[in-house]
Amino acid sequence: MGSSCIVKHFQHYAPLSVAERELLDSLEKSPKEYSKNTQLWSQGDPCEAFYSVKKGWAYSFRDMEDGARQVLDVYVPGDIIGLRDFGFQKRVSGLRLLTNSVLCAFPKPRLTEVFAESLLLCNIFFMISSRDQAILVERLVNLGRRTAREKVAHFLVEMARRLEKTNNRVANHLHLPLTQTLLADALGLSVVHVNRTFQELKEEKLVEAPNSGIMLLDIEGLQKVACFDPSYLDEDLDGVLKRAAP
Amino acid sequence: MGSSCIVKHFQHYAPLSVAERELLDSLEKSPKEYSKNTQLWSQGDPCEAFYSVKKGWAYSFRDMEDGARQVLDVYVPGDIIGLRDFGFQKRVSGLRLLTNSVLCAFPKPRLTEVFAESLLLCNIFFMISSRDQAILVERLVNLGRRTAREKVAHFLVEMARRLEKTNNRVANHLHLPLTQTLLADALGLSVVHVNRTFQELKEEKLVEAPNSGIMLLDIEGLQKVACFDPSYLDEDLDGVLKRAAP
DNA sequence: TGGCAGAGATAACATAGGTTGTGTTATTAC
DNA sequence: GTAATAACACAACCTATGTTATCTCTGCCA
Repeated sequence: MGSSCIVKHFQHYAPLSVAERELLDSLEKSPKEYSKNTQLWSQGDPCEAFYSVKKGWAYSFRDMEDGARQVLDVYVPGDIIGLRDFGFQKRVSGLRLLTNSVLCAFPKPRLTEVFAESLLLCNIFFMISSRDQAILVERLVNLGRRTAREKVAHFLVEMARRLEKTNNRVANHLHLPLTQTLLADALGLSVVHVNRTFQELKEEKLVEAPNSGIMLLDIEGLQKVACFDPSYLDEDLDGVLKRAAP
Repeated sequence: MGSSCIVKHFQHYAPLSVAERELLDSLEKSPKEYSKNTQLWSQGDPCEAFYSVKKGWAYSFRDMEDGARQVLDVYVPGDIIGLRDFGFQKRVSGLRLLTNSVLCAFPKPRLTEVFAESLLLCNIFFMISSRDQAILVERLVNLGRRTAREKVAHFLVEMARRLEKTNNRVANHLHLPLTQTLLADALGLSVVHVNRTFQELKEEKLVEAPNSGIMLLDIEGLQKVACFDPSYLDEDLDGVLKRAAP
């Protein structure tokens, strides 16, 4: 496939004009491979570029003084990484790869140029940023007001649903390259307790632990456990289109 | 003062051209008064407008099935409310006023028009959205990885620092119109435990409970308790200006 | 003038989740 | 093939925080 990963990402969002495609293509010099566990940047590093994920998984996090770590969000193919730092000189959070990945980088000033050249892309980027916020909000609710059982189930279902959107297919059976430690750090729990909870879900045939990663066996079941309401993942693409490209 | 509250807000961010001022002025028909506890919208309501806060305090929240509530963010004068919902048809969270307030509304489609007409304002709005995200991130860390004592202290210091920015003056002594119930809902704690924690901080002369609201007596002291790092509130206005209006 | 609602304070008791520690595998590195 | 490491499992015990239940105080408004 000749088209860049950013173009691919946005095709999914909207029909792009030739000019807009070229604009997006120009954003990336070339996709680059990175291996598992490489840390793209740390909190406090200067913020110079954004990335789009062509292949692989990543996560953003914050390290605490006492060595604890809070995972903020997990990124899957099609996501854009680093937008959070747009308004800052320094990165607000660190970023690491969960698997071997292919990413496309584009420098920060380019984004402003894109805003200047295409109102549609500008609005789409704003929409993505607002979706990122909605995901953070949901994570906040998860941390503040749910039990460990619900937290774990909710997080897993969110990942499943987000993958469905970018893969464009639904399955009730799904493998995620996550560790229990990552879950713990994302959900504000201890690994031990995540493990306890996981055993519970395992006995109920909702999940499974293959040699590596986590296997979801019954996403609808998990959804029930979590009282999962997917509306926070439903962007209003049509509305944005109507306003930006009438 | 003749100038609209949005203009006032952005003056603080950047020197605006006459055209840009007029553009912002056009965003609002007129400031409007609302009384304490009115609920501007609920989660799921159609998202039609954004607001800027001219006077008073507000907060956004999510209600849970079981009656619990998670407060997501608190807004003070100068803040813009609702940007979070830009990419959605329905509101992601509810909004209520904490005090009698004066707000300025502007309809959603107008924002896209502003993007089209001023690259600088577009970038500033993007910066605000990214700052909102940074605040959510910090709240996430707070919920996931801090003790009740740290949570309360951190939240209070954040409010103090944010007020300083919009008030343009520093004090080591500050009154906030917050209730302990609101703190509890914002921090994922029970009111009882917030109260316990509050007593502790009171004995250490860090805070005080006047007839209504909360009085901060020693912000620096609280800052130490919370290991508060204010960098997540330092937007890079200069960078944005350089990129958007060179 | 009373009484009701919201906010705060406090006590007694209950529990979800944390901590520490010890094994077991599976994977990678030499 | 063995050492080292990372992930997972599970047991025993501990504690921060939740729950329930009073009591007070203030403000409000009928």
